[in-house]
Amino acid sequence: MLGEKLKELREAKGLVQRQVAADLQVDTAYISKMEHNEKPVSRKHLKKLAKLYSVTENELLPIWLADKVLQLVENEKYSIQALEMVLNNVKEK
Amino acid sequence: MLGEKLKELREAKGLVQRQVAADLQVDTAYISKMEHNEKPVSRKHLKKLAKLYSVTENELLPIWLADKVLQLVENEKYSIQALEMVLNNVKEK
DNA sequence: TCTATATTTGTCCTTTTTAGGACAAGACCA
DNA sequence: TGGTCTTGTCCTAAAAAGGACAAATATAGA
Repeated sequence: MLGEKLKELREAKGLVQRQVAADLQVDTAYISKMEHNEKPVSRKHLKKLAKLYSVTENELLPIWLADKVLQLVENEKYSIQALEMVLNNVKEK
Repeated sequence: MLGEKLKELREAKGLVQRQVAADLQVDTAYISKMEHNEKPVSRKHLKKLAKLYSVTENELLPIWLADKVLQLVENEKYSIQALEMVLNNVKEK
């Protein structure tokens, strides 16, 4: 989810991975992996990416979090029940 | 969530932590911490506990997973949005 | 009250897992 | 070709799991 979004944003900005990599001070392979959900995106990097792509961090954060949750529950038999329980729990608070 | 449930089940069975600890081959402090959500419950342990308490693992698994999700999203600003995204994602599949 | 048993809490340690990232090499265009 | 992107492997460092132990607290019964 997040990876695809990051790729879209980068392309919308007309940037090439090398430029993003330079900004984050990592190599291009790392960016590629982020965009393919093969490496987790740290909050630090997320913030930089938001700035670079001219979106607010708040636009990215829900997707970022959803990604983490998804990874946790995928392949789990009771994911739906679990998610609904958590949703209730979180909503009532 | 899970901790409370485990405690209830244990008491319903009239067991004392020492007995459960013996069954899982850990010490009582460990059981106590599980019941207070201070230590994660491994799947291996969960299975043993289900058997010991005469419930099906399926009764425990959703709670077990919900606990993990909850821990991931609590204190997160966009937990609700994220959970809803994941729920949609998982449901459609 | 005294005491034994049950539980909780804090600290510590070791092992396993995950994050974060580099590098090299291959693939894909154009 | 040259630039872009992808993929695989490797490494180190940080974090989490799993668990022991000791000490402190509750708690129920004699």
